[in-house]
Amino acid sequence: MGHLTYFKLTNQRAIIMEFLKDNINHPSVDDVYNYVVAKLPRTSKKTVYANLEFLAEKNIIKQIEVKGVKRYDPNIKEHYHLVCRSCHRIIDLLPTEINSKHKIDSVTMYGTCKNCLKRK
Amino acid sequence: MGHLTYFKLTNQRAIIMEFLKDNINHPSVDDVYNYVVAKLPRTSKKTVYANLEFLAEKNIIKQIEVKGVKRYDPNIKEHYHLVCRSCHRIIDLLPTEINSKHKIDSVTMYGTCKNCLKRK
DNA sequence: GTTAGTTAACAACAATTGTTATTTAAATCT
DNA sequence: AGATTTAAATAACAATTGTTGTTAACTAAC
Repeated sequence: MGHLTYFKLTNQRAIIMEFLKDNINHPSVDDVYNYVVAKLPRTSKKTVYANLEFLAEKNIIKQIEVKGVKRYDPNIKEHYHLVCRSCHRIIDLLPTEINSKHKIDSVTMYGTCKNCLKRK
Repeated sequence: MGHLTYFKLTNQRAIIMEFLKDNINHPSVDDVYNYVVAKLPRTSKKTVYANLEFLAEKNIIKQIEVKGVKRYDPNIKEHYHLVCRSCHRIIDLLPTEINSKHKIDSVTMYGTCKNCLKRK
């Protein structure tokens, strides 16, 4: 009876992690689900949600949100995302590339504001 | 019979615009709806959606999206938004303020990528 | 073998979009 | 000016989509 929390490497989880590894397409839950269900047909979508949330919480992947849809990125190094309104791709941008030739019309950042930082 | 499109200043639309004017709270559709329905009780939520979309399309307001929920900003001057994960406020940041004392963990930009710009 | 973590199979929810008949603001015609 | 016309806008739904909640059954690791 371990007192430390651990996590189990279930088949579903292994497949999800395999799919995400080196995936630069910022897949949605459905993208992941479609891949998993092809290999393990009885997988439920809730399981995929749970695993992606779990992995994001453990900082193994990053969760982003594009047009109300959650997407996941195995690249946890600092970088920005540009969502193209024309081709709908999600393009990774390094902080140094912020002044590239793309046309930006909206920037949303997530984090902790300085007021809340102070309060801790 | 006018050949140019025009737009009608309906009661609903006037109330919505009045609510948005100088509103710095980035209200959601529900925020707007609650205000409108208090003054015009039979207003449907679809009308609010339609008007906010209309105003955003005409560049009278800006639409942003936070955690899957649309929000609206009457300030159309260039500025960024910081969503605080702790106090949940949406804080306006001028481009010059980007290196302020907030802790940023995610940046998403919307726009048109350079490839799509070229193609036009 | 035991147990805590995980899963499947639902139901439920919240935000948004679709449909269509009715209403209305504004342009045009007296 | 007031009446007529018409395209835009609205109300009242239904429907859809992405997501979360519940619980009993299952399973990987101890």
